[in-house]
Amino acid sequence: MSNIRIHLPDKSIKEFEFEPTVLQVAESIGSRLAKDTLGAQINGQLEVVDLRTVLPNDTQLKIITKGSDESLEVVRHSAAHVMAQAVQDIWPEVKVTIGPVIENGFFYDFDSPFAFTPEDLKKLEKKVNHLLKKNEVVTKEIWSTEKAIETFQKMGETFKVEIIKDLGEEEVSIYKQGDWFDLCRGPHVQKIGQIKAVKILHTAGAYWRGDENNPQLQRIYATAFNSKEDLAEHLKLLEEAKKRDHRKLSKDLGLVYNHPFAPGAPFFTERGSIIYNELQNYMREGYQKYGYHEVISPQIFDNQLYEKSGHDANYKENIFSTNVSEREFSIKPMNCPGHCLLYGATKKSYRDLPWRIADFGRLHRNEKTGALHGLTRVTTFCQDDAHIFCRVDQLFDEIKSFMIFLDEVYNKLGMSNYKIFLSTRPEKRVGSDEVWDQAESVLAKALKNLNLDYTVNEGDGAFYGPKLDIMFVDALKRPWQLGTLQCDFNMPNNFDLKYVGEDNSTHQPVMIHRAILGSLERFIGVYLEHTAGRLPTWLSPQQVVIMNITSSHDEYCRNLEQELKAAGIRVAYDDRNEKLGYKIREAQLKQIPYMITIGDQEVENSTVSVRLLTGVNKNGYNKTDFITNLKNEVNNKNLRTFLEN
RNA sequence: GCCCAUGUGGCUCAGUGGUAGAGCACACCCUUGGUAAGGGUGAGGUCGAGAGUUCGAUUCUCUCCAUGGGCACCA
Repeated sequence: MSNIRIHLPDKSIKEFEFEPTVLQVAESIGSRLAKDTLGAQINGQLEVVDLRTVLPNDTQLKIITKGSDESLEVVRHSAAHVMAQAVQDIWPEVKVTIGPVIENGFFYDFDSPFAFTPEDLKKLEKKVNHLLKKNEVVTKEIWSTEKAIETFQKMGETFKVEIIKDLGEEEVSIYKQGDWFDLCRGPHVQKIGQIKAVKILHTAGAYWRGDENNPQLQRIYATAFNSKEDLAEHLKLLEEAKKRDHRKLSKDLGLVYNHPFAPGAPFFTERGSIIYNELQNYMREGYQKYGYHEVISPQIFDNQLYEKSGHDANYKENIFSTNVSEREFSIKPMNCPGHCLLYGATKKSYRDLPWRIADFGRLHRNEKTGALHGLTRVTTFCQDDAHIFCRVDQLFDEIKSFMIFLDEVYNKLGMSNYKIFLSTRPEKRVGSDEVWDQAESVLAKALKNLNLDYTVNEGDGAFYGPKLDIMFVDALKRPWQLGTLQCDFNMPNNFDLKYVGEDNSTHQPVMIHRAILGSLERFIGVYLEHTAGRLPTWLSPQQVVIMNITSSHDEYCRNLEQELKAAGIRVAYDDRNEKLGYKIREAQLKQIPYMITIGDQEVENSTVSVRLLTGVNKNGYNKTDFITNLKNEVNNKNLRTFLEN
């Protein structure tokens, strides 16, 4: 065999008489590197391959060593095996299925005759740690498919057998650690001891192959890291996320109330409603600016509407409906069909387009009970919904205008970190290929024109048209889908919508469904998590609290309260006979952005002393200036208080 | 809808086969105190709902409801 050349990242080349494995290349460089090698990336690809992979001539090789972020995938993959081994060591009757690496960890699905209890998990974690200490060497073997099927069949591992059969390969790879082995593609560590920290997290039910018609398995979630410190940091992050849970925050801040009589349908309290209405008003300002007209449409329709729109055929189980005098009525799950009726109410000319109508109508969707979640998945909600009816050649400007509108809103709210996804035609679809071509390319063109990066999700579009999904990435780097823009060729057709063109003949408009915040409910939930409840002043239910030091400052405080109220500020005067520290603690917990203390000094000099939520104090601030600056801050909807930067 | 867990005063949680307790919040009293909890007294719960086992159930069993972790769903 001629010389095999392996290219390394520093442009150097290693030559071999044979096709080497990743590990052999590492050994040729140094024993220390070989010891630390956990995998590799080859030919510039992001996928991490096994260190036992045999490399053909002219491979570009980047070795992944312990401690790197890339190595986590290998470590977690192996940790999943260790966990499976531990489970079968403790409970031999449990059968294994699959155990992939996921973001921040891994899981393994087991076919178990019993459900794992929290005590079981503790036992399991102990066993896993014991196996890590044992530090078995991991070896890879190639088996023929027949041998693999026979072996796993004998062991009663029927799910493995099914996987192997479905693979349809002649050979499969098996990874062994001690006497335990599993069918696996890899990659895996050299020795189990290279997994430094494992934490078993929780259990869940999960369907075999994600299909609810299949048997349900027991899933165990866990995670692994390169060091105990990294693990501790991750667990801390989980704690932080828990503290920011909008269900906890919205309860603690008194924004939302839930009652079992209304599952999935939150009450917004007098405090919560302020946030809700402020957001709505803000969107209305945008509608004014971007040429939308707000409409109000019916809540309940004769079900014939949804037969016409197609929702009756495709969405019926989610629609609340009722029979009155033998007539079937449905509570609207979305605004679009109603808007189509409104479009058809008058004859439209091309001069009327684009016709943009916005609707804050309340929607109801009968979600499956297990899907409900806080404010982010509810049965009744309100979208910042609008529909744009336009000509195909107007799509470009409309999409552009939407993205500019959205960017403005997100920046205003301190949410500038977002990603855009363009979903293209799925297999099952309506509309001609020409129209799809045009719509998809115009979406891409508009994004490019605005210099916006986006990711294409091939085949992920709705059956009625391509769409943009906006993923907001919050302060804890978690993605949330909020905004969306969807082109729709279907509904205008179902409702036979027309306009008269310049050529005096009739044409069909395209319909755009779009939302920026998504639903107010979901948005508020996400925004609470993003801000940890510390809202900008203009969105705060209470903007100012005035605290007197003794009752002798009462008059000054009452006057100040009136002046702030007159300036349109949401203020309350805490005149209770309590110590200042006590009042501050309460205001701090309620996240009131401005805490004003009034004592002798302030009364004497006509000033206010301000404490911010950061704990920063500005004493002796001119009272009139304070009111003016605060008013400006609120009117401009500033993100930060005027006293910080 | 499915698997598992949970459900005790407004909130956070303890506890028991013989009908319940703490802290915070609330009410009243004392305290007039400068930046995250001053002190005292008191009121408040048929222990998620229904059925069963039992002499007796908040505690055990079953069903239902709700919530939580996931799965599936999110035309």
